[in-house]
Amino acid sequence: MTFHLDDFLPYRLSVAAAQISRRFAARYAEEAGLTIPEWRVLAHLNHSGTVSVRDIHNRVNLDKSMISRAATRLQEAGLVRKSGHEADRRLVSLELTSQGKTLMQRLGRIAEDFQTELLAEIGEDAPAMSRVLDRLITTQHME
Amino acid sequence: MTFHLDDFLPYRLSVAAAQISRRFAARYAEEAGLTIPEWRVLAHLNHSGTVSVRDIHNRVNLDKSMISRAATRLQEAGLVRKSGHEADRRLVSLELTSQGKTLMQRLGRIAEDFQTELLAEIGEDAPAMSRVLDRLITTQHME
DNA sequence: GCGAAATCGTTGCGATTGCAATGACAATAT
DNA sequence: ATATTGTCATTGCAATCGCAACGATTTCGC
Repeated sequence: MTFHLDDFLPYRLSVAAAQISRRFAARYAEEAGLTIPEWRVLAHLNHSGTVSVRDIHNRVNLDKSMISRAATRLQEAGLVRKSGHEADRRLVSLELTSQGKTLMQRLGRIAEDFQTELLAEIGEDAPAMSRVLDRLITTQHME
Repeated sequence: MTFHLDDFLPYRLSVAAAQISRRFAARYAEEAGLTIPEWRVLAHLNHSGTVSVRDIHNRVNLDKSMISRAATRLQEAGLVRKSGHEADRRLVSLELTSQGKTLMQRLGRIAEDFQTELLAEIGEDAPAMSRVLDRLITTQHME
């Protein structure tokens, strides 16, 4: 039997993820013109308070350079404050401004609404799906 | 309660997909130096015979330009043959050369092995996962 | 304490990407 | 038949991305 791309899990996962990301990006594009890296940085800052670029890099699966640039843009937009870390002067401390917090409250609601819709679409298999994602993501394949 | 990125389905899906794609790309990079678009074009040609750029575009979730460029590179590598369509001269007919078929036989095996490993990692939730992907992918959200 | 190695954020740069425009051809309407 | 509209693949271009320096700092080894 010949190989069939449509049955190939990595491919299907990739297509699904791209479609979902696109749908969600359309939602928050109406609210604020953010790129995906910007959205991720904002969202991470929202629940983790003050952190460094490296912290976000490790948690959020984004290249350092993207985070750095996203943070600069967000600062220019008045959503994020960048400042030097007290003890270690190599580090940059990132945190939301009050304006950034206000925006994230709205975006957080939008995100949760979207997820609710999504879970409804997915239906009863949602918990299994969630378990799979946990297993795939935490499986750090050291080489 | 504050929004948490780690619990957000689109984000987790995106991270999982990127990681899996990366793992798989490492596998076939050893076998042949292919980019992801090249791999997809090859894989699609493998099971669908002779088709046009547009056909692949519709089936494989890739921009026309990427397919066009991938096809050119694959032709230069001797894996794909490009020729004008008989009846409609706007179309370009793409098909694997015998060399391309030979390569895809090896790659198909690699892909299937990888998928088998992946399914083992996923475990009993695999069927549910598969159903979810079906539902997400086929849900073409017309706007 | 001092030099070497590691870490952090930024920047440069080549490669990749997605979108829009183009040119070639086909289908449709009049 | 001709003109208009639509479709197809390619190309150009701007934006994005990821990797690899790089300077600034800190940590480690001795």
